[in-house]
Amino acid sequence: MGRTDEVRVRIAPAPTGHMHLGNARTALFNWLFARHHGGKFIVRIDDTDLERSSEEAVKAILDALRWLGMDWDEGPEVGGPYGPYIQSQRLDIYREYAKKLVEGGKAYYCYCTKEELDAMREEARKRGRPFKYPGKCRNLTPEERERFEREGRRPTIRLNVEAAWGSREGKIVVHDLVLGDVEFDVKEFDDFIIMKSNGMPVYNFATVVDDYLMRITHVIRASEHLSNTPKQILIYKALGVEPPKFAHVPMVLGSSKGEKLSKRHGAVAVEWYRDQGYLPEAMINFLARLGWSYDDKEEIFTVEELIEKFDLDRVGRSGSVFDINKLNWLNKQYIMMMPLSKRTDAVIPFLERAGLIKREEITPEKRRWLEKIVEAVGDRMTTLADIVDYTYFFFTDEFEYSEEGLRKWLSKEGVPEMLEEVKELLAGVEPFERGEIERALRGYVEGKGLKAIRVFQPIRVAITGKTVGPGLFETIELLGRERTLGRLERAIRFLKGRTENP
RNA sequence: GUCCCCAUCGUCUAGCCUGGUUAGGACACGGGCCUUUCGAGCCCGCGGCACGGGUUCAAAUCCCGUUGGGGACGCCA
Repeated sequence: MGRTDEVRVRIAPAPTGHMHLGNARTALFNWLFARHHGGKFIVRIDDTDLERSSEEAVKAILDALRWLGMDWDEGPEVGGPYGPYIQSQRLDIYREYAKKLVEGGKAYYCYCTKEELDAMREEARKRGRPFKYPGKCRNLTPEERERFEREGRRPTIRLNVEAAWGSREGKIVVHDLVLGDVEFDVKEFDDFIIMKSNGMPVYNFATVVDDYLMRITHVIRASEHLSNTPKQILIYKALGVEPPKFAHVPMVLGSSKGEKLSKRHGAVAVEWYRDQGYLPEAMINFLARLGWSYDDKEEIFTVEELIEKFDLDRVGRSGSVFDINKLNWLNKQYIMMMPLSKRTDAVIPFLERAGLIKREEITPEKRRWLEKIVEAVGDRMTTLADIVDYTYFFFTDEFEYSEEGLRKWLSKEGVPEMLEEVKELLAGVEPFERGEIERALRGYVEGKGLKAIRVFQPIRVAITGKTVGPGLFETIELLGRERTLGRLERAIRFLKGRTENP
């Protein structure tokens, strides 16, 4: 088996929906930590809440991890020596450990019903006191137990905190790698439930049993779990085993108000960003910088650099707001760095989804043309999805003149006549490529003594419908002579039609 | 309410441990240059140590308090 000093970390997502950005960030920190230290990254599915867990959610989470490029050494699909890695398949294990604790006097059966508990809670609330389970069932006689059983009551199992800790006094201290030592008074804890009456373990218990059995060395998780940690330490105590090291990383926030990131603040699912055309490299880079920093100048890190540089000592303590502006900037940086061929590959699904191309119809010749179009778009895309807005007119003649284009550039004195002249000019350009096209058009502008913009923009609107886009000469070349002339003709007719029938 | 955590430009952060910086960078924003548009690029600018007390010759940095925000207090995870 592995060296005893081998780093083993895990993420334990609950498959109740999509992969949340906050979870992705936690996963990333764990993954980077494992890779940096040459350890193991483990995925364990925390599906003990049967009601809310689903197969699809498991798949969504694994897909998101894969898309982001985080591979796991042990877990679903890959297995491993400490499996199974799905908690609902480990029920016997939890029951066995819970039973051991009961037998050792560290836990006990509790027959209090939900209703009774609620009543006690309500009572405590009325008197303005915090509710703590009073230990009613701590010392049940066999007869009492039998009576409850006969009544058909299904017991929960509670940890006997005093027995687990060995005293009613003292401080539970969490030696946190990010926050430092954090102390909790044992008195604050009541005998909390570790096994539900339906035989399922409670989060804190399943987590501890699995982390122990899976030889987890470092628990790196969001700081919202800090207050669970003393309870878990109590369970480790009861089990008589050493707890792992803990590191609570700051949460990902949704606004400067400091609230936890949620749907209210925008998209939180990793899948959404993928579908929107964000690159996994950009997401990784962005997520890594949320709560972690390397120095005072570097912003862009490749995955390799992150692995090399990441460690817990440079993780901050305060929460970080998810800022889509910065993500957008990063994403653009990564798109710009992509080699043309790769960028073309990346953009094809988006063109396809918009109904502009069909993958199976891409001949080598069409592929070359596509690459040229992507090249012409250059560094204008923020997300891959932007390709559609920048290029749809290359693929279809079905477009309208934008309001601004019409008003500002086409509806001007002499434009139809000018377009007519440009059309004739372009008809004779040989060869029909950007250099020659530019020379001809600039010659025209100069001959007329016009400002370039007053000629180029109307042409742009006439042939693309838009006021913004790739360079005009490339656009004309890529459109080809026939379509360019056709679109000029169409614009001329359109404009004449308007003046004749206002 | 109780316990716990946090606090540097609007945002991400460096600096804090080991007091002395014009408190640095990046995104965003504003302006300029370049340019056929947009984008990119370049230049300039705006903007911050939550507050109050200490300690000290000197505090973003050390100590105490206040305020603000957040998290946890479930047979959710």
